[in-house]
Amino acid sequence: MQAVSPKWLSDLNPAQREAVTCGDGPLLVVAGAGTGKTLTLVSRVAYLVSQGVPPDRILLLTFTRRAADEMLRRAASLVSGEPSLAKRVWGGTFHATANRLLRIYARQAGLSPDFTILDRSDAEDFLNVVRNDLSFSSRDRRFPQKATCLAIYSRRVNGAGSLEDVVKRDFPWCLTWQEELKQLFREYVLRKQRQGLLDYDDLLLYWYHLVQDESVARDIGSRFDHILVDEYQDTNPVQAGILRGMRRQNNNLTAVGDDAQSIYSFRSASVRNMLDFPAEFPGARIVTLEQNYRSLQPVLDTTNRVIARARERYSKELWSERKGGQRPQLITCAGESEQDETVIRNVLQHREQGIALRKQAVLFRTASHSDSLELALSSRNIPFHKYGGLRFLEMAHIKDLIGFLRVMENPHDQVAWFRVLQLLSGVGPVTAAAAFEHMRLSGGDPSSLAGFAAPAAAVDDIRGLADLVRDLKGMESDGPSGQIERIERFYLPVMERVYENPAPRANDIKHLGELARKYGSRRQFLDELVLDPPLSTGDLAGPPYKDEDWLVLSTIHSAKGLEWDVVYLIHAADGNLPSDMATGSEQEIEEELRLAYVAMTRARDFLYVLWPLRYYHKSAGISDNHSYAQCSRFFTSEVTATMDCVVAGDGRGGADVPGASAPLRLNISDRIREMWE
DNA sequence: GAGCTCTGAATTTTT
DNA sequence: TTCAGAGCTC
Repeated sequence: MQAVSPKWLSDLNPAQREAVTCGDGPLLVVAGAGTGKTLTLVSRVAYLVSQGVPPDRILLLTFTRRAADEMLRRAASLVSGEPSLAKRVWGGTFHATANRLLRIYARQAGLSPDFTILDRSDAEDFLNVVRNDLSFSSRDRRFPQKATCLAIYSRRVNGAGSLEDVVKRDFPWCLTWQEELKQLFREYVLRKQRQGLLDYDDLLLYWYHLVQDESVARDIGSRFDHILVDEYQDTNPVQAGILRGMRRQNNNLTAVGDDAQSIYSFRSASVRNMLDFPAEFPGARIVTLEQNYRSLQPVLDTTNRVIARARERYSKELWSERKGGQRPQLITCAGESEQDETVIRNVLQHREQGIALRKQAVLFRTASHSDSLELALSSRNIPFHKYGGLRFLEMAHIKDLIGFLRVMENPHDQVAWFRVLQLLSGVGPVTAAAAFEHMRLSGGDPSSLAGFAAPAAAVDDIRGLADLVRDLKGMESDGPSGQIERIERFYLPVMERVYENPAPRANDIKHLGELARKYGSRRQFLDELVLDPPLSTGDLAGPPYKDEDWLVLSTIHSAKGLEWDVVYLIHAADGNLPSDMATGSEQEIEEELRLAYVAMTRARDFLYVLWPLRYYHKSAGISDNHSYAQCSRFFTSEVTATMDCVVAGDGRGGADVPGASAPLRLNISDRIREMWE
């Protein structure tokens, strides 16, 4: 117990302090952008610890692992005498925490503790295999693609209504396929269970069902005196259900979020979770934070007007004591290259004024929007890191290499086996299936591959793979990086045969090996890769030098929760923001509006919104195929009245700016299957 | 049965 | 430009 109020507590504003020192029971903190949400959460962790709550009895659920690490580091610095706090608090994403708990409670959940986790593209591939087996693909080419199938499945299981509701509302063009989809999902679920595979949604579902059981829920829930959840506006109904289940013996739950920044509805996140919090958790206290510490008032004047158009929300008007500064600029550019040039010119100018590149960020709706800027930056030797978009893990050769590790970890993993087997010359789907079946009949032992009677064309490669498996078997206790080296010896020649430009790919594999060195066990490495993949391409280039500087490029989604002195929002043209993929319904457009809001509220001092008037269609093969864009509909005359509207360059582009315990075993697998009966 | 070539279609955000 | 699938050849 702290007798005197520590400085970090008295430095908070009254609303923040109220939230931080709130007693037991449910608490909802409605925190506008830049109102010290993170500081409040960090301080609350520190406060609880200072009140005698053991750190390992606190669960901090965040949106990314990095956010959790950062918060715990800050909390530890507040509480003297608790240097190990950061390591002892349970911190991480819902998915990572689910993984940790399910490994402990695997038996009760009816799972093998050796389950493997499928990332999105694994899940898609798996679904595709099932789809082909049920011959839903060749019969009619209009059957939804694997990615669409997975999206429908995911919406359904994350609590967005019945299959019919989901398809009707979000995928109306798939209505004729409802029966087939149901059959597909039933089979998908069944096979995952047989093979010990969990997709992202399963991690949440198993946790959810685990805590529906009174006694297990009490057991798991009683591990934690307090649960704190960040970014609550981006949780979905299943996650809300998990929290309800986790709070049976006490209701100490702190949720922090901003309904105006809800941008994950495609993951079934629902602002309703936040709006319904008081009903879900009776007796909840609500604290609203409205004083913004991040941005200068002119930036807030603009962003307040942007979000004013949103319909359903907790009302709040952000204000700042940071007066002065320049109004945000809305810059019309003739084309994409002028947009690039304008960004670069401003970036360099601000750097001359003393704002490091790392304190500046370029934000955009979709990952590909920065392609041309990346080229321009490279040609000027301006270093940058890009966040979001195609991940390291999605590259074919990386998936291949991970496939080898996965089959060793879980020999029942059919997707991984098929991937690995079909790399071999002379092995296609049929031989791969035969080899897999052979191993399955031999009790699922990968070593039995040596006894498989391969067709003549495949004999050599199969033997090579069998040798590899034998060697890897002997290296089980070695940690993943040694195993990767052994796999490389087998894989590099294969890769050269299968893919073009093998040199950069070999380089990527080197990086993977380096990354693996940090992990003691193969399972840990595989889990981390799926649950917390390396974010930026820069993360892989080895540890950066302290004084190294780079410009940040990021999708708006990946920029959530971060801030920079200078923010450039590019491609703010209708069709890009809002994305014309998301203008089907009022709700979708409103989410795009919140995206624009999130992007703009990242700015501390300077905000530039740019849009190219001439817009090139990258999809078409012809080089000068372009059309004229319009400024994003979100920049209405009320909004632009608070901005300086300028035309880049010489004005040619001038355009109109429009206004582990009980041996109980639950039948969770059955319940998850029953969804599709 | 494997693996090549040709054709047509689609194309966001992420744990 | 990339990806999936159909159809053809070895």
